[in-house]
Amino acid sequence: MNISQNPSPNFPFFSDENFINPFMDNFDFTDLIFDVNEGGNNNGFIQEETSSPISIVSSETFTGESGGSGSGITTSSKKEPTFGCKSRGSKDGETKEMGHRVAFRTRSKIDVMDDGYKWRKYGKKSVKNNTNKRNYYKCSNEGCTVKKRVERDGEDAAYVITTYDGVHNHESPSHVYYNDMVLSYDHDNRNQHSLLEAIQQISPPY
DNA sequence: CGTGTTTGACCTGCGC
DNA sequence: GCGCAGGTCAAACACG
Ligand SMILES: [Zn+2]
Repeated sequence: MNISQNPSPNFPFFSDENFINPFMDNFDFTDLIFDVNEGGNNNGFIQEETSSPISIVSSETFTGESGGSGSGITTSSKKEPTFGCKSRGSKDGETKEMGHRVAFRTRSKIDVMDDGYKWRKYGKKSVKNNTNKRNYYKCSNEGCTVKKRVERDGEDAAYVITTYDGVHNHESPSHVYYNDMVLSYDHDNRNQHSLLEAIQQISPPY
């Protein structure tokens, strides 16, 4: 089991300006896919693909520089997906809290990267139209039912689609790192305000 | 000993 | 109603 060997617990990072992430080794941001189960709730960056209820936000792709450090992400504005999904197993129309689905299309050599959360693999399936194996992960924290689906593309494209499902109702186990990183990042006298704001919006969306 | 991975079985929704 | 496809569970095992 060779999981992530890069100590970069910061994956879902959203910044306004070109935020240079000192981490991110072999990680190329390709596409940001947002799935919202609410009609007409998307921003202007959405385009339908394969007639799926998935919205795709194209992002800038920064090729990892030699050395392993130096990747920039230019993310578009994020939004708050609305609830309104149907739950399985429930009889009556009980609206369960589902609908937070975020898919990342990434180009990296590693299957799974450490995003700061502890994921416990609970299943593996192969999809129909490909030899790719789909891995199912779930957050190990109690009360956190966030699921993560990682579909790894074959050698054909070396693309990896990571789909996050749900919202964490707890801070990241490595959240302290974020803080440390932010403080460290303040060295550059950058607009840390933005960063902090982004983090605050990312971490405690509850 | 605890935690996470593995792997097949099982369940459910959907199409025919 | 059955089969397929996708999703989940859980027993056993592997590892620190
Ligand atoms: Zn969680």
